[in-house]
Amino acid sequence: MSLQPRKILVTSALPYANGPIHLGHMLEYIQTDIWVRFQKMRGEQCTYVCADDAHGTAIMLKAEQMGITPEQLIEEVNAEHQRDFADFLIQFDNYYSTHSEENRVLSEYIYKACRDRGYIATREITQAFDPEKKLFLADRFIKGTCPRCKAEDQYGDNCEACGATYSPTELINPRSAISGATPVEAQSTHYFFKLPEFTEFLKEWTRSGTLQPQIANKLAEWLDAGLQEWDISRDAPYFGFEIPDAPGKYFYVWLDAPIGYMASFKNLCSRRADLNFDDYWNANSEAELYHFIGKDIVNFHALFWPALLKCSGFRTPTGVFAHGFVTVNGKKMSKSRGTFIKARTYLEHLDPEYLRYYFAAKLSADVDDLDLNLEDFANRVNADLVGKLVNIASRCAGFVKKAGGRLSKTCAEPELVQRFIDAGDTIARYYEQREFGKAIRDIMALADTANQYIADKAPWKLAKEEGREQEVLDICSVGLNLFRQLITYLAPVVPAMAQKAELYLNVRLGWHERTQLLLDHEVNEFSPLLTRVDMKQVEAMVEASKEAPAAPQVSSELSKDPVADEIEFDDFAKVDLRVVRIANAEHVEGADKLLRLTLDLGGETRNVFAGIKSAYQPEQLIGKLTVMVANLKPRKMKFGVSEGMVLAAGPGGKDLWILEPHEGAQPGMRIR
RNA sequence: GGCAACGUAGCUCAGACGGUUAGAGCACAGCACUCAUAAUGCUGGGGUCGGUGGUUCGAUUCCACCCGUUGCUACCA
Repeated sequence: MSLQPRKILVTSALPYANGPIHLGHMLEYIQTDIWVRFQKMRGEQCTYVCADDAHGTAIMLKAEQMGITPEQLIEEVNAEHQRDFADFLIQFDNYYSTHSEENRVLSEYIYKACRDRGYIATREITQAFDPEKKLFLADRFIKGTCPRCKAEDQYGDNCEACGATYSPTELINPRSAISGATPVEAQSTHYFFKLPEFTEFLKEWTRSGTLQPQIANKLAEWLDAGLQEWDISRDAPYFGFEIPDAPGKYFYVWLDAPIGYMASFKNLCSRRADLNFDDYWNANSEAELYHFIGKDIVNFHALFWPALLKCSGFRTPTGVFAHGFVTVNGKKMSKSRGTFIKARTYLEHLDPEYLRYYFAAKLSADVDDLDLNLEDFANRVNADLVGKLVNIASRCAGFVKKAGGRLSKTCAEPELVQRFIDAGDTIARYYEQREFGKAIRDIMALADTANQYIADKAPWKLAKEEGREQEVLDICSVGLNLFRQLITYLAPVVPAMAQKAELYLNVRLGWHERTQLLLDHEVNEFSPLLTRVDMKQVEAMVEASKEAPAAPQVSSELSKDPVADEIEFDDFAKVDLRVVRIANAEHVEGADKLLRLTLDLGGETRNVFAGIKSAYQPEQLIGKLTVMVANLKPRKMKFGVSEGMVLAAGPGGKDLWILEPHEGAQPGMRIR
């Protein structure tokens, strides 16, 4: 044990405050929470802060859509997020919001520090602008047809169908995803952070052990290609902080988001006498600072963020740890497959510790994606946690109770127990390195050893023999001491289960305290520590997560021309529709759009002018059956009287299609 | 398109600074046991380590290319 506890500040990425937490998010919070609980259990001064990321265009629009203010929206979402996290046993020391006074003050401070040192530039940029909403449009808010593969409804930066990347100006038929208006180009002054000035600093920083090598490789791409100045301003209207010396300009959400880490900590310091903000954030701070993030946001955390901190005179992170994405059954989470599982939906069906364990068992310090295979999940949790681990306590508890509920005065297998205690050092190293999977493997191997020991000693046989009660108690006392070691090692992963074990074992579980064996020690009544996962619960969760495929897009025919007002049956009955044969079709001299049709109703013929010249040649139509409105009042036209109408669909021009009845219909038949 | 990471038994994953028969858990089969939430113990079958080519005495491990998956590509967060 170190004499002076380490001072460690840990963060998870800030979830965006416009939607619910899902299992993809949970990987990160579970990973971080396990690491933090481990540190706390070891007696370090470890502080875990987080917050909602509450700014940006998306939140402004979402609030508007819901008819509430952004402040109301982020407050509701914040409460929902905190409930989800609490129920997953994520133990934040503080959970705050980037829309806070502390964050405003810090953001302004950092901005001013950078500006005063000459690291802020301004220049005019040209950007797409929504003339209806009076809003500058990020690439993401422009949609149109992909210039390469012609897929419709693609975003302004890349095509999800063919993977092409382009600029929004290259889109065919670009339109604002917000109003549908055609974007125009507009000029605006933007504020930039002079990131290139920090190239040398970042080249060294990214290779100084702060990052995983895979991540440093990825960032080398940016560094080698040459950094660009980072655009940190956005124009009004925007939900965020106004830039102090620039009315109508706001800090881009990614500027104040990481500062939100500091703000959340600052907010906590105001309530905690043992924490001092400057101790953790001063340039010469000796405290450790770690950010746990997803692999998709490394540039913000490992380039922009350290440069900003460096520039404004704060310390930089000790480490930025990226993890991969969660897939479900080997595929990306999908709403239609029911694998886009919200944290709340999971909680309604399953115990959070199942997932905490499963994630832990599969986590490493690498950035690989992690697959939540639901069948493997159920098997693994049942086999490891219930079958192996809890089973040790469960199979010993009965014998110990019969013997009076008090463990043996001496340890019958000191070497075995010592082996378990010693294994804790390796396991601690794995936890520290975020190699949770390796830690779990070691723990489960020990659980196997414990079960083997009990099977080998077979106390149930001795129990049937007269006068061997002490031996039985000795064996089971060893079993429970082994169990105590295992549940101690697993406590950061399954804190609720560990708490129940504490209750049964009648001892406080601690990493250092574990070396003190439980001898001549009274235990309490045993009750099941964890129940098995039932695959039916998993299936119910998937079923509850299924969502119907996305509603028809904005561009659908129906949305362009919605269904007309309801009518009575009598209104419909007034319209006399008849099957007719096109007896003749011909061009009309002098008419641009009309064809003259002679329609045979089966005994009667009609002369009808139809505006379909742009789509049909007369000879294509002769002899075909179609449908006409037979009782339409005749209308005098330039070229003669039209005695009815044929039915056709389509926007016009070449895109026009007349109706044709199925085979068998005869001219003159009425359509009902 | 470019770049980065990854691709090992039915499933989920270890591992190999290149070197005798490539490991674990789950699943599966057989046996044993019955203390335990049908839990546990023992035994066993199962892999041309994504593909092709190269370096080497020797490659699944190194290199090149290809295929597949995921991510990034700076004014979505």
